[in-house]
Amino acid sequence: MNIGEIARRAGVSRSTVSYALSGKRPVSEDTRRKIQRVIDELGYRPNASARALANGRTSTIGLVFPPAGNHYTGMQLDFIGSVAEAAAAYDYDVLLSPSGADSDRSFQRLLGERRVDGAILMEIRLEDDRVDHLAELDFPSVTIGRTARPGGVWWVGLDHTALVEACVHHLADLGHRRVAFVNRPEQLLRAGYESAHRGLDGFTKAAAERGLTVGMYNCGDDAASGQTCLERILHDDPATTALVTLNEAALGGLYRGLAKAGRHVPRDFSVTGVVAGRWAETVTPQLTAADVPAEEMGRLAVDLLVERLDNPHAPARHHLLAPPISLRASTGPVFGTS
Amino acid sequence: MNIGEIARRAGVSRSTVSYALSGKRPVSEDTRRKIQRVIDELGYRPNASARALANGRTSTIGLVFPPAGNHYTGMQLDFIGSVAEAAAAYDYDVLLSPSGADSDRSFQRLLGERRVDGAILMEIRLEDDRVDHLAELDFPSVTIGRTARPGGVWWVGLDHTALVEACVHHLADLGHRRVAFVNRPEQLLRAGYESAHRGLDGFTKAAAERGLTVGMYNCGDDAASGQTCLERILHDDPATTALVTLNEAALGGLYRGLAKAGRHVPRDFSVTGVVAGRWAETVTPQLTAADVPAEEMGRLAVDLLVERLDNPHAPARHHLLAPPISLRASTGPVFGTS
DNA sequence: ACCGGCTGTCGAACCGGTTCGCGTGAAGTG
DNA sequence: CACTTCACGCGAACCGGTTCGACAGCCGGT
Repeated sequence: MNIGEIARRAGVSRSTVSYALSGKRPVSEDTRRKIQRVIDELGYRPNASARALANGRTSTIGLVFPPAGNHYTGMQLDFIGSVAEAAAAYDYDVLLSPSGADSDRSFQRLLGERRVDGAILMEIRLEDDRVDHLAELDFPSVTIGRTARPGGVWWVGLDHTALVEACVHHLADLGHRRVAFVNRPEQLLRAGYESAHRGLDGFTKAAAERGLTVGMYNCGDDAASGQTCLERILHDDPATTALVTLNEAALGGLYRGLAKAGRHVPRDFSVTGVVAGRWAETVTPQLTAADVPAEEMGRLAVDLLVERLDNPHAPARHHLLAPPISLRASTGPVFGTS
Repeated sequence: MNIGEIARRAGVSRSTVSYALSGKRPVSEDTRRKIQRVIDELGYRPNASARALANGRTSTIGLVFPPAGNHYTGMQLDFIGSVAEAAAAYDYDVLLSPSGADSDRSFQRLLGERRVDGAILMEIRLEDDRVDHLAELDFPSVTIGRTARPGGVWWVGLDHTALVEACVHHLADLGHRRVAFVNRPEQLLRAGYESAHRGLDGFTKAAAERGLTVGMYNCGDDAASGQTCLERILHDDPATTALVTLNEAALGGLYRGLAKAGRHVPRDFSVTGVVAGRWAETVTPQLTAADVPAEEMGRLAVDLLVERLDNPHAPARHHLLAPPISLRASTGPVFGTS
């Protein structure tokens, strides 16, 4: 069931079959039909490896995400899903590559062995050797997130700084004066994860602007850590009346900690942050938050990558998203304020 | 940077380079070193497409999951993550294919174009044309979930029937007599999704055995639907004191509905079901549930597939998992019972 | 000195497509 | 009727690996 067999049965040469299929040269209506009939009968489909070898394109894009030995957050996984579907719409397949560094075996496979035409990188760090490496090679890629100096790189990112600032201003407007910040795990912050750093910057800046008293915390990506973290917050400053979080996975634990401490949300305590909309609606009361548009970001990343693949010399493009805060039910005025 | 270039620079033939790399024929220590040095200098890696074409293996496995136009549940996404990592450990890449039917373009690409050596299928239906098709072709594949007649198929599955039965018995033991069942959306039930059907069977059977009064509900995969569903349950039979759910995504909404109705969990109302452990620990009170071992299942599926690929004529194998119920905090005796 | 076997290497064929240059027969033109 | 033009199809080369058969050179044995 290869192209030679089709050619033989249709009584034409291999090249004619190829042209009939690709349309890159005219083929008479007559022979085209003859060929098509044989193909339909045998259910022939051209071998992807052979095609890739011949024309140098695999029609596959790589999706590089960090190996999670730990577990995945809902956001990461939403990206994967949306990238796969957006790519399918462009007739690209998606190859998963769990690699954190450019020296990973998995990463080397993608690039060195030319398994993919381009790549989408997730979980970007401010200084990211994978991104630098790809830029150096001029390898078509798009990052979800941006490094410290994203010039010349194609990316789609979230303006964590602005989003967290908006959260802080929202709380300050409601009268909150003592506010805690619940960040991702310290290990990720130290590794230089973009969202953790930019979010922290936004928090620091806005809190200073509004003259707030703050506490800053790193919190593990799970419910138990969230609960522990909340206990620490109230222990350090029992007068805290609100928190901002980037940590989706800890959210349930934070709520639990508040309930255990007898703080009613939003009457006694306000909670907000940057979280995927789906999760914000899961907790009770529903979370007032800047909703991470994970699906849109995945789609945009694919759009950009395809554009770059079609047009290798186009100048770098990017999308910086800053969705508005969705007012739900987890924030309110400080007790005693009107 | 191809094998010919390496050969030229090392002063040997292309076949010698190939043998030096694969070890399939002896090569003198001397020339091996010469070749290795050139390879290291140039950072050469053999082209995956060429290799796949020559030896007929792509070192890639396909992961087929339904296109989610709707959104993904936490479980599905956990599978994807764990499959990718387990595959990497075996030096396989994972190709994502969002397809629901064997006629999907995406599905045809995987098989017809020989992009993968084998496939793992998720979200199995009791009658599943994809599975039938693969079995007919004797294409190496493993399903996560099992069809109505899984003989001859390789699979790893969850014993939903037994798990839901265990949940019902747990509730009955606590004295509950009026129990509701919250299933996945009706659309999925009608499509024949395995978990929805087998779970329902288990519920029906166990409830009959214990002489319980039951209500059965289909519920959308999101928090809002969960809340609505709970309102319906209490409207239909206000004396209901417990529910069993398969619907992870609705869980937050069910809890919210209970809170709105003034039912305290677990004092006035018990909740249990089949849910990934991570989610069970997110809600407050933490859910007593049969924890879906999504990571383990993904890993086992890859193990089976690799075994099948290494050994094409081995008889079909499978793993049926039935994790015990984890007692947490969402169930308790009926009010008035001791 | 001759033969057999072993080791290490080479050349050629092959995997299944794509693409380029050329030939052929029919149609169009003066 | 000879001459260009064009549409159509063919063969060969190529993409970058793998693998098979052959063979050269060296060894030890008789």
